[in-house]
Amino acid sequence: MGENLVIVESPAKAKTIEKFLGKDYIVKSSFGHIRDLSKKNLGIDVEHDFEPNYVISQDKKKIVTELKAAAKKAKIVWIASDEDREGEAIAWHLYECLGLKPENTKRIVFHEITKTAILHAIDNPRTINLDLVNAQQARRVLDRLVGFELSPVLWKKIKPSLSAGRVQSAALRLIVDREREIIAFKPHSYYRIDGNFLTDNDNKSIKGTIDQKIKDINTAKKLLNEFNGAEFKIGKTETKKVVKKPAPPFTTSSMQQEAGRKFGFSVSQTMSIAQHLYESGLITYMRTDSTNLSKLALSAAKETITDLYGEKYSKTRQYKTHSKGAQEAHEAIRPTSFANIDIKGAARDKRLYQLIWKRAIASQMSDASLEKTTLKILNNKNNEKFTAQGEQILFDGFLKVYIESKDDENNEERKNLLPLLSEGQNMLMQEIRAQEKYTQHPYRYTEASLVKKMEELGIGRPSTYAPTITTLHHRGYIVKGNRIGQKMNISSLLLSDAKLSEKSTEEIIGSEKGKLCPEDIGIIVTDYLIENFDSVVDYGFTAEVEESFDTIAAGKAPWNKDIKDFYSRFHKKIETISNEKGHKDTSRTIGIDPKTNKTIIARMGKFGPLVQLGESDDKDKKFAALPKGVLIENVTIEQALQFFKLPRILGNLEDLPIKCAIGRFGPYINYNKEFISLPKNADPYTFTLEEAIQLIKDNKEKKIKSKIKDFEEEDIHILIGRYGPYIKQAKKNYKIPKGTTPEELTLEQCQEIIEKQLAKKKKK
DNA sequence: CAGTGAGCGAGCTTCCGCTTGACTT
Repeated sequence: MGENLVIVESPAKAKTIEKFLGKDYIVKSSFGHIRDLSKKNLGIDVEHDFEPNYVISQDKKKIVTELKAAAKKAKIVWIASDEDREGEAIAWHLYECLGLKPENTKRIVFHEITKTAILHAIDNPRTINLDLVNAQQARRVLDRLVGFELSPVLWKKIKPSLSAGRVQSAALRLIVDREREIIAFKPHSYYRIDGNFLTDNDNKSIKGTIDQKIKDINTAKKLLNEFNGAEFKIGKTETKKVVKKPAPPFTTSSMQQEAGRKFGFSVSQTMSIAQHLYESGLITYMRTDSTNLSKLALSAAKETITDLYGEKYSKTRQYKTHSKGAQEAHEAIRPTSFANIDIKGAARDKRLYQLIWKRAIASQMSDASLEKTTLKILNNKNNEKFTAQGEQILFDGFLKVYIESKDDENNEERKNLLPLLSEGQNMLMQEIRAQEKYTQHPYRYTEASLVKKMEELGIGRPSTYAPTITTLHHRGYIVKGNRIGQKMNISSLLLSDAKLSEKSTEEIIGSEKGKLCPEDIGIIVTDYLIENFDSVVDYGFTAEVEESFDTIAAGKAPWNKDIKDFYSRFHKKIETISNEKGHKDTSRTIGIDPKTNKTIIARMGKFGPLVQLGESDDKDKKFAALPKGVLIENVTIEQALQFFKLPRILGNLEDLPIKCAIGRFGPYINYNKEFISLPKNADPYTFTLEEAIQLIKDNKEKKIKSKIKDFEEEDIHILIGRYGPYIKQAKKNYKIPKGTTPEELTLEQCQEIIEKQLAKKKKK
């Protein structure tokens, strides 16, 4: 027993494989990489051919000891890490760390977790591919050099704790570039003309739109006046057959996109749900760039589809992976058993599982065929044509199961079936509308659409998409938030009952929710990197170095040659720039205050972005923090002058002043040493004394209501908050343990609870 | 847990890709 030790990367995989292999095999997992470059200094000896200094990662020491012991007992050790660059490196590190010997070590690979695939792998072992390992070392060393030399420059020149790297800086740049496009975008208005028509004999109704955008209201008026009293009839009708193909089964990236679009999951939410499904044995591995399905999966899908929908709905397909730098070590994401149409568990688990099921099943279903009809409505007064489009499904095919969502939010109209109409048939006009529209700025990225873009550019890997976005958040480079659009005047014309009427309304145009917006510090860092390290933050940098890694992997170049070339130039620049004195200047002059004639600038301050009235040597200079959503880049002088109006003294209550301002948590009033947030949607610039007095009164009542008990002498209070009762001491809150009645707590018990929770915190 | 915007300085921060839990809310 246990003559063979098989090592894989993932414990869930180990469990499955052990079942296939029987009692002569013990299967263990390495939990990914076991060694990494030392964090002391660079972990690389740049003077001596970039010799890496590897150390066993702290959290892997226990596993390495266990694996060592198991390897000692085994006759043959089978290293079955993934078949890609990283997997090969894991194999090599295992070989080195566990002190394995060539005669009893075998390297095996398989792309799908099926018994046949694994047995086939065991029959065809090979040795570790050192060229591939070297390509990984080059990748690792390059990333370390870039990250650990660039970041300290940022600490020195901009702010401590910032970071830069090959992947995160390119991803950040995408977001910043997009924001710039949006800032530069000037919306212009146009008019769209729609009409409702009826057949003159049997009341079939049809809606049509004039193809071209009408450039101004006068042209629109002229047209509508011409339509008044015009005769309408059906023009040419065109029909064509369209074939729709299903999308390939999920990769990490496409799954993140669809779960985001369909359910609003964040990419890390999606990944943690998928991890759970994977560990429960319900789906295949969730970090993959492959759209490939195993033969077993293909025939299982066919069977399920035939069972559920009939044979004509089945069409077996194998998809090619198109994304840059794909390594295809795994299958696409699919259910392990297509017969599991539904699963038990939490609602979000179910939703993601069903999405994966549908997508994988649909990918093996027949094309849908549709008939698209385009119809024109002509008139006798001018050459403008109204177009109506309809769609009819002839055979639904995969559409029975799955329809892919789009990022484009302007998917206003569902195309319906058009009534049967013949050319030349007369139509009655019911009404015609001209509506003012505005051109839209480009969309900000969502987490998922950013991942899509990164994948297209080959930046990052399935295992790092979600963590990279988290890093950008943690550094304060970006926020996921809502942006309110611009208030715009919308005019519209209506022609109905032979009368033309005009209306004007105000609408907010271009609002976005849950999108990735850069923060000032993100813009500053990006600008600084572009200014000084253009080649590293270039979108093509990764593609360029990947080429070099491919050459190494093919055994055509030593792994450190290109690194040496790169580093000599890169490090020189790092040195010169570090020796230059001073910080990066973040200030932007936005104008002159008409009242004082002083300059107003926007810049980065110690506590964040601000506007400043008066030069730095001005003793009476004033500051105001920029509110959320306003950037140094686009703050206007009008906004700045407004910001300087705070704090305002609203007046006095019982001889004490009431102050109104905006703080870290939004607008507030300050009265008698107490801070009270303004109600939602209240405007701190117009908030009145009366409203403030009412707010103070309400707050007092709320406080009395929320109070359960006080131990004044120790400053301990038992209160009711949003999440139920809690204990408060010296501005800190403590949970009350379950099963305790808050009203009955004694001072001693409270102190005990506080001490316990403090001790727990300290431990951490 | 909210108002700030001085200056000095010790000691720390940081990368990307593989993997999971162990955390908190």
